[in-house]
Amino acid sequence: MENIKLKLARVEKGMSQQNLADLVGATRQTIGLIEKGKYNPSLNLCVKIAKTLDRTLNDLFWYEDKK
Amino acid sequence: MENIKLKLARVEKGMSQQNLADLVGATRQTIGLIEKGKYNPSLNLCVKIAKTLDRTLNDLFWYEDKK
DNA sequence: GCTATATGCAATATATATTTTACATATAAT
DNA sequence: ATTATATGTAAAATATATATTGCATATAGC
Repeated sequence: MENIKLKLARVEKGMSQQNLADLVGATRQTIGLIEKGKYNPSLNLCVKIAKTLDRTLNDLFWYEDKK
Repeated sequence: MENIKLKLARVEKGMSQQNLADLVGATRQTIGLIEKGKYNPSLNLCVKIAKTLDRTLNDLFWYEDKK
């Protein structure tokens, strides 16, 4: 499923996928695929993304109803 | 650095590394290395571990002072 | 002493995240 | 019409997470 929380947080910051990718040291493809829910990113990357967007892991990657 | 929060949460549940590994579908080596801070685990594995230990991502994998 | 459990460590193999490169479409501005 | 930005997608290459197997030590109980 798509990671809508990540996409929203990025857009709220006025960043493009490329902007975020540059800041966290990844590629825009990686960011795009994470937002699309087609990647299972590493913890380190998740942490970098969260810090860059001034959010926490829970804010962006935690879903209460997840099995 | 070691992930002391994960280790504590596991021990508090009375689980061995092997127990936790079985419950999340990983090996005890993987759990041990994550606790030792020598692995950069995938988000999915982090989520499974957190759910199994009745914690959240932030509880086990988020450090406020992390860069 | 012996056995079982828990953990650490290392080498090799496998699965998969991520990069690289490329091409595509849509939109906005000039 | 053209240029630039933003995004989606895909194939191949590379990096790395994870599994597998094996051996080691320490501890607790019998």
